[in-house]
Amino acid sequence: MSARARLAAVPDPPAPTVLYVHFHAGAGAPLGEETYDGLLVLLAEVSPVVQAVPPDAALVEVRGATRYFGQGPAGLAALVRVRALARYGADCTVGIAGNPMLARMAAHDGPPGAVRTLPGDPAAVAAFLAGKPAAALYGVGPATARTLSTYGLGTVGRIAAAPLPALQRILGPVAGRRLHERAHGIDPTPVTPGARARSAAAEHRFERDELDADRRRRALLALADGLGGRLRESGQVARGLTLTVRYADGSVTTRSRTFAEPTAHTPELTATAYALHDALGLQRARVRAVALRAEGLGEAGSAAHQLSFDPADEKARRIEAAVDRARARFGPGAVGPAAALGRRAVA
DNA sequence: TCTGGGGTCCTAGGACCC
DNA sequence: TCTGGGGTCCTAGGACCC
Repeated sequence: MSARARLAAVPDPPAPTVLYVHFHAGAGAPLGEETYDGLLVLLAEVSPVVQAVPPDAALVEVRGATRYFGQGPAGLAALVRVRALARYGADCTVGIAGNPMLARMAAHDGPPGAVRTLPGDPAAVAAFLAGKPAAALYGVGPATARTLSTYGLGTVGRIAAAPLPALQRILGPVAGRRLHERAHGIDPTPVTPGARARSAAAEHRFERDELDADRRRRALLALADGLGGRLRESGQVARGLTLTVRYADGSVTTRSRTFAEPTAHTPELTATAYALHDALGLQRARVRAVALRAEGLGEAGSAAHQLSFDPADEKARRIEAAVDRARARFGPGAVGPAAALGRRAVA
């Protein structure tokens, strides 16, 4: 057995070739969709393996690119920074590590506007993680951190030292195993280029707590219309719809329904939103916000379309298509459902 | 540093089917 | 006819991330 073959039996620590790039526009301003799209294109010039992390970040696997450019990951990160600044005036913070989780953590591990590399060897990874609070670990939020602290597991080092079965007893089999892996710096998720969103949502917040069912339905109509437009523009259909109602005391109720067939049409979305809302029977409820989420998104082309023989249906879809074209030309606010505007605006 | 809007994923129970 | 196990789908809710 050759030395090389023996070494292969122990998995190599992944080389630090994953970049987590977090862009910032000047003065804490939001990045803007067009700028963000341009920055993603810029990253794609460096490596084809780019995964968008909206609204202002991305993961990049540069293993192949280092050979092509004859530069290490840090050199490529520097190249990205220079180009982003030159073209968009956007600075960025970059973390470089062997997997997405560690790259994220490296990016967040200091002031913005820097490139930080975490070497791939296990000792360096363990040293990086050991002293960090549990909540610094990806996937550990306030609730989980609180639970862990009651078992004396306040740092990543202590979690890493805890036996797997103990973590599984505390958090359940799946979450326990994942925490165990993450505490050891293991994150098997790949950088997935071109990943599309699985859901799309929109929320309407009322100026005052809303008791009027009609005004809530008008808000739902506007949300369904906007959501439908977004889906059709991106060539997607949804399998179902979820309504979330947020009340004055901060509590929420969710109700969801699966469509008979996947759809992106405003009338179907609206009817389902109304049905979900009306089924809640919110007499005298103080509603602070309503939100709709289109779930189970898929390509519109792959959806079996049941032919409709209802001429009214056909007409509604032609109108919808015309509205979509008008919005594409004149902007999203150009045309809206009249009922969503309220009575005065319609007159 | 905080907030909030838009996302992801998981769990768990019930329905339904084989 | 009854029982039961195992999938899968649906629904509601919770936790978390950027």
